[in-house]
Parts: sequence; C-alpha cells; structure tokens
Amino acid sequence: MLQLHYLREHTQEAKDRISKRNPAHAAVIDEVLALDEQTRAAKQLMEANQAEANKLAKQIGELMKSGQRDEAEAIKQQTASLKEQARSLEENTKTLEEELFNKLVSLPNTPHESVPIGKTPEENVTVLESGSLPVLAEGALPHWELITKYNLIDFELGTKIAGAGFPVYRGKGARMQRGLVNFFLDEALKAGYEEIVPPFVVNAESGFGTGQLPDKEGQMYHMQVDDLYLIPTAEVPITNIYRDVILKEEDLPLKNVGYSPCFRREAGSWGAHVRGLNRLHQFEKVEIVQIAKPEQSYQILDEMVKHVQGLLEKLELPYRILRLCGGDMGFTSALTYDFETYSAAQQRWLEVSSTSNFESFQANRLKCRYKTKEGKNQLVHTLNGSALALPRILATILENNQTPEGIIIPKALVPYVGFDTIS
RNA sequence: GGAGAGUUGGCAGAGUGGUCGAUUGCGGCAGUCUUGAAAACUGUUGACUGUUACAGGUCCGGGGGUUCGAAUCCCUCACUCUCCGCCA
Repeated sequence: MLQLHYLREHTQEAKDRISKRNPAHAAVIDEVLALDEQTRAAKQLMEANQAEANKLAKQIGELMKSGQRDEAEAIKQQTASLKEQARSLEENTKTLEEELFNKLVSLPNTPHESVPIGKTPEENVTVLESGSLPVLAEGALPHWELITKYNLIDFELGTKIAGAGFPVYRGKGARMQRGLVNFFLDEALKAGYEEIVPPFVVNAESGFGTGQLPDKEGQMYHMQVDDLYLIPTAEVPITNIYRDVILKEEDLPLKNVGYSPCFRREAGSWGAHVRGLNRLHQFEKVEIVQIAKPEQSYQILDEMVKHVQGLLEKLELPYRILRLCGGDMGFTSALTYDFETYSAAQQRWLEVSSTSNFESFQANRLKCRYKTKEGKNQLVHTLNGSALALPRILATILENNQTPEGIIIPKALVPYVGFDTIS
C-alpha cells in the first residue's frame, strides 16, 4: 500500500513512476487524492463535533461532582442535538474512509527509476547472462522423461493421493530435494541469515500484510473451516514476523532465511509449457528476507542478487538475470530481478528466483517501523528473494547433466545428497 | 472437547462510571555529581491522526451496545493461562 503523504507531496513523481506499469494508474492517484481531501474535511467536521461533546461531558462531570445537579441537567439538554449530528458525521466519514482505503489498496507499488517501461515479458531487460548454453547429445530427454527413467518422481501417484501438480518424490529424487534444501540453507547461514521455520499456514491479516490479500486471493488455498491460508511462499509468514513491530535502528538490516513448501492454486494458468516440474501446486523453496532502512535497501537488493548468483554458480548452471519491466512486475514490488536457468532439453529459460525490493509498500501494510536516531518512527523497506525454488533447478540439473552413464550431480551438491551420479 | 481465570503503555502491575491517555516500579533517554564509570539524585519517556505552529481527535485484546460521559457496565468474537480429557 502506497503512503498517502507520499502521493500528496510527490504527486507527479508517483504518477510518473506508476505509469511504467500502466498509465491508467496515474488517474487513480488523482481519484485517491480527491477522496483524501474529502475524507479529511469530513473528519474535521466530525472531530469538531466530538471536541464539543467531550467538553460538555466534562462540564457535566464537574457540576455533578460539586452537586449542581440542575445546571448539569441543563447542559445535558444541549448534548442531544450534538449526538444527532454525530451520527451522520460519523457515517459520512466512515463511508469516505472505506472508499479511500479500497482505492488506495488497489494501487500497485511505484516502480524504481531503473525499471524498464513495458507490458510483456519480452520487454524485460537481460542484465547478465552467465555460462554457455549446453548442447545435448542426440536423444537427450526432457526432465519428465528422465524422472521416469530413473524413478525419481511419480506424478501419477501424486495425482492419486492429492491431485495433479502434487508430485511424489522418491529414492534419489527425494534425496535431491532434501539435499538442495540443506545446501541452500547452509549457504544462507554462511551469508549471515538467521534460520526460521515458520508456520506453513497464515491468517488473513498476514495475507494482507505482504500483499496476497485482497488482490491475489484466488492463488492461495483457503481452509474455510479455520479461515487459514496455505502459504504460497515463506515470504508471507517470515515477513509477517515484523507486522505491528517497531524495530531498533541498530538491529537493521534483519536477515532471515526459511525453507517451506509452497502451495499455489495456479488457477487458470495451466496449458502448454507446464509439463513435469515446470509448474506445480506444491513445491519446495528456500526464501531469504531482509528488513532494511530505506537508504540501504537497494544496496541490499544487490547483495541478495549476488547471493542468488553464487548459488547458481556453485550448481554450475547456465543462468541469466532479468530486470523486470513495469508490466511484468509483481503488484507489491518496486524492483524485481528474475533469475532463469537454461533448460537444455526444453531449450527454454525457466524462472528459478525472483528477488525484489518492496520499499515501504509492504511495510506500510505491516506497520513495520523503526525508530530513528531523532526518535521518529519510520517505515522500513522489505526485500525478499528465492534462494532458491527447487523444481526447476532439479529439472535443469537433470536435463543439462545427462550423460549416457547417468546424471552427473554438481560437485557442491554431492556432500548433501550422498551420491555423485543418478543412474 | 469440558470447567474456571485472565487480556491495561518496552516490561511488571494499579485502576470498577466523571480532569484517566491512564498511579507506581523496572527499563530507556537527558542532566547533576565523577578523571571516567557505577551508585545516588533530578527531569523526561506510548502509538496513530492533525496543524505553519498551537489546538483538536482516536487508541486500555478485536467488534458492537448502554450513557451527557466507559479502561471501568452489557453483548459478542479472538487469544492466553490453570485443571480434566485426547494425543505426535
């Protein structure tokens, strides 16, 4: 959620920035500001009325105390009309406030100045491409055939137990999962992150805090009996640790890492290109989260990008980094870097990480602030990144490292999985 | 699941209808003293909103109600604790 005072004081800047997503948003800012004016005017009327009522009530109290009952009764008569007015003033204010809130909450974050203008993924900018694209031997297989060949994952079994998109990993496939998670967690620990095991379900307040609710409601599994949501990413519970919290300046930046299964309904997004591990309802991911002071957040984003890069390099995978264009960026983000690995058998890039700075957009919803040296409470900046999501990493390793003798496990991973070849 | 007790400022803990946004203690901050520190003493110390500034408004778990007036009374929901039951 954007800050009202930012929209008020930097209107043109906000419009310019948000127009990178879609110029239509600029008009909504005008609507928000107009509503804001109305709301504050209504509030002033209401508060003047309250001030008057408070004053009279206090007078009555004093008169009652000193035994002047008749005088008190006289003043009581005056309160009736105030009370009558209060009702409609309050109603009016409440209606306007709700309208303002709904409009404000519908605005996405303002993109950073470095975000390219654009509507589609084709307009994302490649900022780095690393490693040469592997050329596979004749007869190389896509990962969905490799997993069957080596009995690593059973999709049909998952369908029987739960449904499509819930794979059953087994044998070396299961050990790859566990090994990758441990590898990613250890690397984050080395980089100074505190490890968290969060709840894998969240309430609606948490969903709102990080921006999944109300706009992405349909993407989460909702358990209606208990009104809880299965998390789509560990970002949600971990970032919500800091909801309604005032942090100390010296504690920033806070660095957390957490593993979690991620549950996504992926409503309506099934079709071509979603075979095998490319898109799932349940997958595993290690997520890094940082809570930072505004002036340091972009430096920290770079640091997080470096961290993710390091993981891909240790896994010896060809990858590229994209700076997402305005139209392709998530609702809550100000700047996002996507990481993609090259799947040799499919001959396409697969997204394996999304690393973003949300500036104060989430913090404003979370009410996560820190106390500055001057004693003022200021919103923090929140950042997070996948480090990393497992399925497409596994897919790329399987496809790119296939040989007639079997699949060669990247050296860095061997100690974690306990074997160097899948054959 | 059953029975009971609670939820107040960073923490502890008063407050049962009228200057209570809230006594007090601890903690924090500033000062005095000290070469420095500790101790002691003095002052200060919640959040949000709002104004050029002052004023004003809101917040005592959430929501609703009674009243001129609610932290205090009523309803409701959530959570916590204790005992019993169940259980990895």
